[in-house]
Amino acid sequence: MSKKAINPEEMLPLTPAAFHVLMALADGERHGYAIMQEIAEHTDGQMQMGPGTLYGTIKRLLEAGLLEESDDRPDPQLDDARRRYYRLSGVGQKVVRAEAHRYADMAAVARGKRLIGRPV
Amino acid sequence: MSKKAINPEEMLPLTPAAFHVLMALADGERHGYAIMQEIAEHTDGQMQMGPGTLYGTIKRLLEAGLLEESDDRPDPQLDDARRRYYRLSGVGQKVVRAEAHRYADMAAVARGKRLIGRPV
DNA sequence: TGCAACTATATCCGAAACGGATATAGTTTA
DNA sequence: TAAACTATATCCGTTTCGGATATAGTTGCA
Repeated sequence: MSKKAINPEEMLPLTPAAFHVLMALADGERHGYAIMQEIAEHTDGQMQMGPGTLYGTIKRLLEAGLLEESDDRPDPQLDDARRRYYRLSGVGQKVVRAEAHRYADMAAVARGKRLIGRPV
Repeated sequence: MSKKAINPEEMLPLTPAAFHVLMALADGERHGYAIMQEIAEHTDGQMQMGPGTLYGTIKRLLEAGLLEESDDRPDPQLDDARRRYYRLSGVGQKVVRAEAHRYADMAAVARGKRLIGRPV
């Protein structure tokens, strides 16, 4: 009864698009359009992900088992029937953590090469 | 007489492969094979870039004007006639700095979401 | 000396990912 | 009630990836 023991390190590096989507879901479930907005927000508008990239990426992440679609809906007053909510799977959480570490490691290398300054 | 004012921010995000190659050249010129080794080293063996990705990426970066081929050769005793040396162009330096910042920023966002700890 | 391992570059090509365009339609706001 | 915004979805040409394969010079060592 193996759990298919996927090693998260082996699916790195993620594409930037995939990492942004996983990051947007790291602190709770969201629907597609909200993911798009969260990405724009946490990149200060630098990254404007269009629908082609967003929904294509979501589809691939679902197939890879990093995302799950959620069935629970918020209060009907706040809801919109069109929305589809997504959350990180267990593997998805491990992968986004590992990729975040990779980003921090690369930033450290960049600091060693004096490309950027010390973190605030 | 405009200098073609390319905005480095607009060519982000880079693909992970492209970023690794630029990072490997950030502290001086190197030939292809040495780039491959430097990437393996600064990622602790996590990233093993094969020749297909390496030379394809170099070709694209040359075409994009982020890399230049260098003519000056080291001491003939240390040299290998087969080698081709590359260095960052002016734009390449700006782009790798901007992308390194993006990595540091994403790492900071990941810290805010408690995916990773404080940097050492 | 001979040969294996390593160094070094290059191309091919199927697969994966990107991303702008387009479509559809419900919701909110002025 | 019309415009702007919210929300998801697919299409499809372009770009990128990356394993495989090819070629050949260099180094180490038995």
